[in-house]
Amino acid sequence: MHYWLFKSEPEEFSFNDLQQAELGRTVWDGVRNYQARNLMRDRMAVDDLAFFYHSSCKQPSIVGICRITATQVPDPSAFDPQSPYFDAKSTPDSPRWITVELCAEQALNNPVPLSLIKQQPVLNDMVLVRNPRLSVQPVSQQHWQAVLELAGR
DNA sequence: GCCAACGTTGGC
DNA sequence: GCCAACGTTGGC
Repeated sequence: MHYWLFKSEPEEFSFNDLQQAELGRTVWDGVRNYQARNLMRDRMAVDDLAFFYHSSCKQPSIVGICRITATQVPDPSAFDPQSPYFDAKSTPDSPRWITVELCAEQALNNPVPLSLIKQQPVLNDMVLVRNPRLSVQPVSQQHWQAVLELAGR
């Protein structure tokens, strides 16, 4: 069992959008970073839990919890010439971009802002603090629990 | 809007 | 394979 963090700009795709999605699930498409892809492809398992983080907004925050519902999913957007994420080098026979499907588990009653995370010495070595640009991140169990406590659970 | 950090590209 | 140049990300 591992913990993760997915970043998204709420204007593009918010946690609420995930909750509203069909079956509350979505294929996490559009990731075009190898570090992030490798985590999804090589490390994630069904039923792993993940934080959902809103970036590039007024108060960047962890806003919800989601769960991995499927792994080893070829990213369909890479095959779509109309998609901004199209990649001619990724084919159905040899997909370059492998992702996961995830579902909304629950929204946090008290979202945890990045500014608060940065005030916690225990959380100073979260990837979110160290490398905020990585769009899919591992979260240690210790960090997972510390964030949940900040969220009031 | 600024700017630092990071990732990717491409010439050599 | 190195590294400079460039583009992107994302907090502030």
